Amino acid sequence: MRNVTIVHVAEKARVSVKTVSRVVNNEPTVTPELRERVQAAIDQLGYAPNIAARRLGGGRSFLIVAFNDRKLTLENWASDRGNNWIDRMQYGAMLRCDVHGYHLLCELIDLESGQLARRVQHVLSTLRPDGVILTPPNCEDPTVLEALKRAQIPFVRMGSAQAGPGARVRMDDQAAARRLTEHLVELGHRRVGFVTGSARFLASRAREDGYRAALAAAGLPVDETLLVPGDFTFEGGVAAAEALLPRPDRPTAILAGNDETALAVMHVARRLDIAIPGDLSLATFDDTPSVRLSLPPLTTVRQPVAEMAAQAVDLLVAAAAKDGKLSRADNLLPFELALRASTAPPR
Amino acid sequence: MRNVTIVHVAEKARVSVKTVSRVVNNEPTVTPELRERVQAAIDQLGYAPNIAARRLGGGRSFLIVAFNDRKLTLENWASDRGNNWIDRMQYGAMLRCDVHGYHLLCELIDLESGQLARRVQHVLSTLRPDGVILTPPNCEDPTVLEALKRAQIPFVRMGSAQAGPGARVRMDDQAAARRLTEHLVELGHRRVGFVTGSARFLASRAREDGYRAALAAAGLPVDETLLVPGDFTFEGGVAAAEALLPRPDRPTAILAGNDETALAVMHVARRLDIAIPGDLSLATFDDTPSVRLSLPPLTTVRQPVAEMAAQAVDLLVAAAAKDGKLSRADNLLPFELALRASTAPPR
DNA sequence: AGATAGTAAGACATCGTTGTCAAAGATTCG
DNA sequence: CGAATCTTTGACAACGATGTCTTACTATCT
Repeated sequence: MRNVTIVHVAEKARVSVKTVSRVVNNEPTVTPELRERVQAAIDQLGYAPNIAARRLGGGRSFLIVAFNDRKLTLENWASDRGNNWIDRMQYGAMLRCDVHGYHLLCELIDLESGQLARRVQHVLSTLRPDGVILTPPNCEDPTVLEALKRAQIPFVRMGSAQAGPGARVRMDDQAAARRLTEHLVELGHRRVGFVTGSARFLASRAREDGYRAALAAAGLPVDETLLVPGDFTFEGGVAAAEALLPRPDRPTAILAGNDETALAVMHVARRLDIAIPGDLSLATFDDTPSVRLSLPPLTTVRQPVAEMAAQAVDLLVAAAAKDGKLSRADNLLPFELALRASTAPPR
Repeated sequence: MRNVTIVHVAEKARVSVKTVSRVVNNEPTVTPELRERVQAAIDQLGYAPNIAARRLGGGRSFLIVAFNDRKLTLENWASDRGNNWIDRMQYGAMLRCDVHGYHLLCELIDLESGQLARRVQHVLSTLRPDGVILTPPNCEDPTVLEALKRAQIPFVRMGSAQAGPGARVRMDDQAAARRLTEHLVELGHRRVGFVTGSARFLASRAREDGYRAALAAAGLPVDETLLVPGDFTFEGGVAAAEALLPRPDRPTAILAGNDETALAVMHVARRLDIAIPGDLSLATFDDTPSVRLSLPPLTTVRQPVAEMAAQAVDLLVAAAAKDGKLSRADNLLPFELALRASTAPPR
């Protein structure tokens, strides 16, 4: 009973293979009676259409490729930094692919490699996916975008603050930073520090804008010396915290560019015997497990990464089912503020 | 220049398509001169063989499927529990697939579903992968194993303490638990508690055996009341800690079944004002990011998950390249002890 | 009733590779 | 030197689905 093909089903149901194909693909022009007979044969034989043959036959590939940044992924998985943005993306995409009968392939690309265009093109032409999901910072790389466009494969850019080709799915980073800053201001903080994110990501810039906007709206001056560059790494966060915390006029609250940075701030604060939230309020972005289980748990903005990925898949599958054309829409998903014990009114 | 196929390459190099195929697959019977000409054509056209056609042509699929437990994955990714075992598996497998020109597909299966056998069979027959990687607890499920065997697809079971079909790649859980316990005993601890792992995983049992063996070897009695069942979750860890820590004769050290359990113990200890490592030493398994960045960082056994996955891929690719037969070997990889600030001599 | 239009089902070519087998050319051997 | 063997290359079928086109039948209209 190995290798059941469409021919076996056709024989068993006493119809042509084309009719079986029609039933499998839910095409309308099949009489209910035949449809039922075919379905019964499919169930009895345990038939599942072969994805390779489907693709070759001129149809869809039922494959979606997610291009992730190699360096980021390495940091994420190899050194266990706990940035699980990519994991959550994958989770959301995978669950949704399952629903549509699709399969998700994760491929790593290295933006700094000289082979970048070649690599992207190679992956696309071996796999010929029905759609591609790009995550930061790939989704803002001109070489990658160009390669995708030339291959004429629909793609969705996730979490990109930049307008451009393909569809977009993201949260409003600026609004999120603004809300977070407002929260601190509402608690009574007047001096709020900000450890900025990596310049490789446009979202970092958007977060900074939100921070500035919130302060401006509250009528508070922006003390430029309270803005310290971070790079999304633990070490960067330590350096930034060491610049901010020993100051006599240190801020009463700090907004960290991401969770890892925040944990670094916590470590430095602990070393300097600065209590959180007693002496210092701390808020951050991303809401990874480390900051939910930390002592104290941190106030964060929860980015709906899985939901974004799910929507990306929906868009791509819909495009593939239709005409392969994808609208260039910009889909904004709502974020969530998780208020936890790390933020409190200043002493 | 879209959709470059083997025919285009053949025309450009003025050879038959079969010869191009030979060059692409590194078959020996091609003269160096022709090989070079063909390679030049491939490079110039940017040709990449279509995976679907390859599979259909009777060859390999260049696909490896990893079956992960749906529930675990959901906990891992959705609720951000920080169990990144699966992530690290994926990371190791993906990097290695890349080297071999393979692609990794992650599929979720639900052991509790009545459709389990059907689901596995369905995935295998649509994708027809060259090999399958099973992670706990799937790798010990008879239904899954049976379905794999029937499909005659080579598979590797990762991290399984159980003998059985297919190849195995794992670390020695018992030895790891033993080493960790020995470390605590060497520090001078005489009363070592153990929050056991989930009974769904045979490895939990092996860890308990290692714990007992270490105590026995040190001539210490096993106080059964110091063995508390956990289930690998934070809540389970809290319950266990609440059973162990308020006791007047509480242990001076605790071995946690996994990192999440350990974090739970930390939270309870903090609440009860029990200092770590001053009043209580704490050691655990897995070495996820949360416990490296926690305060204090925890002593753990580092499981070589990525390396295990890489080896699994190597085994599967080698089998596919040869005759599709996979040896039933049991490959043990060395673990690593990460000694950190959470363990110290008792007061 | 006959012509027309519309619908359901099937025949057949096709996608891009690899496996099989045959042919051509090179080499070895008696 | 001719036959036998080995090596290199190519022709062609096959894989398992879908797209296109055709055919057979049914319903509709005049």
